[in-house]
Amino acid sequence: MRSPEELTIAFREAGLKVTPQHQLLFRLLHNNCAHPTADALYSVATEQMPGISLRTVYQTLNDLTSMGEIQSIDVGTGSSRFDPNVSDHHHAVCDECGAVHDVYVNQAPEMRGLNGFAVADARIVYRGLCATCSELAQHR
Amino acid sequence: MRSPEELTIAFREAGLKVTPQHQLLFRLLHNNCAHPTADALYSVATEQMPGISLRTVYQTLNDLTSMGEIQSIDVGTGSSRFDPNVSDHHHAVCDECGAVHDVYVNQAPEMRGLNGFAVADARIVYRGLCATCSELAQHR
DNA sequence: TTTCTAATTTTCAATAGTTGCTAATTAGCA
DNA sequence: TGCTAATTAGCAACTATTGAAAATTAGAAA
Repeated sequence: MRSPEELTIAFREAGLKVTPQHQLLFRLLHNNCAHPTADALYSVATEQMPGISLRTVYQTLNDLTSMGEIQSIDVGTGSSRFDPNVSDHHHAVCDECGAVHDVYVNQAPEMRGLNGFAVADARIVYRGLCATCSELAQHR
Repeated sequence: MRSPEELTIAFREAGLKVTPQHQLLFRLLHNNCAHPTADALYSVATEQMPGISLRTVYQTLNDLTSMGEIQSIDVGTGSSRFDPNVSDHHHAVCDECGAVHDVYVNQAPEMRGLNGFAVADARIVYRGLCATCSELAQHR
């Protein structure tokens, strides 16, 4: 996604208002590679702005998603996660600690067994153990 | 998954009872490539066995999943879908009609950009338009 | 066949995640 | 400075799923 400053301009251009809540979320998402859930963002946001509502967090995330500034991803952990990295990439989820990482592939594999399906997008979710958790597993 | 007859034996061997509800669900799932949700199965089951509860459907699906007879898949459509095909395969979801199809790849691509992650599994979800829906889209 | 008991079913409450609604507030243009 | 449409907060509602508990039942044993 673009910087908080650029988003401020983009929001106004789109006829949206730039509220303190919006700006806080712009900052919390910028360069955030933790793939936070709405609730995780709400927790952090509340520290800096007590009283901000979870509803507003969802609303803003939805707005940013439909503007294409962030993407909503579902890696099967129950709730949606939000990713400011909108480049063409995939995800690796640690089964132990739940961390989600951005990963890349040279090219998504061609699918077989279905004729006439017009593929628009392919998303890959890798599961396994992250470096830290597989280290820990070794020492047991 | 195995046939209803084989599952009947497998259930008894596992110390589980084979109820009419179980048997109905065995039949409804066998050779079912529609990737139904629990609720979809519940609807069909209700026609043949009025009074069966949604809770029982969930319970039985969970039992079958932990026995490895079916797998639970999440293609981002809100609810879990159940797939009696437990071979190594992937899925293609039509953005128009929502249909989910089984697809295969020669091999999952190697992921880049993350060192030390021990991959146990890779799942690919293709999105786009199925043959039928892309046909319809042509004629407009 | 009858008895017994643990597994199962049903019902209903509860939970998590997310969205809908509405009154009150506010950004930002005129 | 005023105005108005956008936004916020708060809460109800909704969907998907699970927990709990009482009633029922499969199926082994007598």
